[in-house]
Amino acid sequence: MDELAQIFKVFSDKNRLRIVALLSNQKMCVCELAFVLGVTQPSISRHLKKMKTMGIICDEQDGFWTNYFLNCNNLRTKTILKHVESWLRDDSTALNDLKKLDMVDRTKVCCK
Amino acid sequence: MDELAQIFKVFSDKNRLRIVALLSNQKMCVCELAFVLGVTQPSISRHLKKMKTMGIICDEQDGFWTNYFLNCNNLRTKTILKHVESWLRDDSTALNDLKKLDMVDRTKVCCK
DNA sequence: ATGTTAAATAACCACCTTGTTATATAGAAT
DNA sequence: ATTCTATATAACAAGGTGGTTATTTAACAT
Repeated sequence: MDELAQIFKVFSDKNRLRIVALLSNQKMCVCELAFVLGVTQPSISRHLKKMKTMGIICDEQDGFWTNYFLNCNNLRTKTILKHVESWLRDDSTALNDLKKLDMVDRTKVCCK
Repeated sequence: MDELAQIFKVFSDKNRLRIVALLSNQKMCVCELAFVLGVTQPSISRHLKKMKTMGIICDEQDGFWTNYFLNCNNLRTKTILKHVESWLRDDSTALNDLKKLDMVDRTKVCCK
């Protein structure tokens, strides 16, 4: 039961939902997410860590960058994740983030 | 999106999940819930208020008591609620609470 | 090896949450 | 009307959350 509560807690933050909606479309690195959400890189890193701990996302190294993407195979979270993705499909904040995403160049957005 | 985050937040507390599991079986008053969960009456009242605000439960007056019960008709929360109920069906904490519930006499459990 | 850069971590702060106790409110009974 | 009791609310303390800035770590490039 504690675990179920924890799973819901991960989904109970708006910025983490925005991350889900973005990763639902494509793999992204930390600084791209920071740029689109308009928060600092450490803040994104901490969100991602929580989501990874709960098995919602995975990561892979890609040269300089670390790509994050949804983990669609987690037995415990898969069901909720699928619902979240569908609920956010026509959410205005999510759609706005996706628009911003189109104009992001990884090599320019990142910190320096 | 804020609303979705809020819905998840309501389900992200263990004691509120225990309340869902209990109300999934029968209507209950505040002091019965306080007795089974082992927390104070004001604490239960506040949990119930949050759940009612989010449309997860309803209440009805019943003489001295106020009965609380699940709201199964809320479009926004119905889906999650159904999943939660099924996930908690064989949860050990939930089963334990239900056993305790069997031995509760409303007229004896309540505060004074 | 050295420098560069993305990401992780640490330290801090403001705010929120959940528990508590104490008190107020409202319905039922006399 | 007064009393009794279930519930709601207020006020407070402890712990958690999410943001920030500063710093460290780790991977790539030269």
